[in-house]
Amino acid sequence: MQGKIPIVHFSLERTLKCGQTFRVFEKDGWFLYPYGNSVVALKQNGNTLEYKVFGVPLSEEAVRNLLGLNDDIETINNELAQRVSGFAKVIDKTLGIRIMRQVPFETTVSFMFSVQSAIPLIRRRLNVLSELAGEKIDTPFGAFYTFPESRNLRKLSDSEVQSLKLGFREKWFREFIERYDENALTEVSRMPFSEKERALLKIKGVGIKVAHCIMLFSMNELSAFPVDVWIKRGMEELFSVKGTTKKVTEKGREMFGKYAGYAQEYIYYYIRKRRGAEGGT
DNA sequence: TGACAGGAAAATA
DNA sequence: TATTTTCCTGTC
Repeated sequence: MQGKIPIVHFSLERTLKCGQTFRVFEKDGWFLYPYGNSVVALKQNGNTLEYKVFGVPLSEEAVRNLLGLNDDIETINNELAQRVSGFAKVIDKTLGIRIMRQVPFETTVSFMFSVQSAIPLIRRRLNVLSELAGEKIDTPFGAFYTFPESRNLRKLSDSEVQSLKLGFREKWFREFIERYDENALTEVSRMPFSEKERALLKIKGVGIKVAHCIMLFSMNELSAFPVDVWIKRGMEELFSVKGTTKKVTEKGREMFGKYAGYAQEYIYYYIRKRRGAEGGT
């Protein structure tokens, strides 16, 4: 299962490395991304995106949707540049980033694990988890593991859970897999914005930042605006906006409107690149 | 080795 | 309701 997709205004590398996803691997010039019960191999050559799917087949449309290729990026960028003066220069330096449409259950666990943690540590925890309870998929690029299903997460032994080194997050994770499954998160993803936010905030270990990450990266809410330390730095440096996470979240959504999530990714990438953090290219 | 990085929840004012 | 404190693992 493979194909080529013509693309414009798209950077595969920036999209996969801007912090919205953790489990992406690089091999032989390809990016490998476990997605549901598939592994997607992706490679960009200029205006062509080449893909191969292993495990459960995916349509070209599914691959496009996953990578945000159905978003009308010119309209989005014009809207953002028009609403906020001075933002065009940020867009210029971050061109090609798309918001992915990931799996809600996996995204929730991923960002719960991300609390007070740096990206390499988050990635390690998720990879250990997938190797412990995910399905192995063999590809010509090597073997990769799918993100585990909730019923398999519940079978993990205490020592296996402890091997994730979750620290104070461990009790959140245990409670989460006890009380929630894929269907529960799919239900949430069908709610309108405010109800989604409220439902997500009920999950222990999910605060306002994580809730907005889940909505933006896996629940099709392009107006969500996750605020972490990098966004706080960026919003202060670029727009002199400062305050609590809640205040900056509200201000960002108000400033940028229905595509605030795209603005957030641009700011995140822009600031991290400037500070030389991991993930900037 | 001690300072620092990184959000949510509980405690406190 | 707003602010402070506590919680863990890992890097430098």
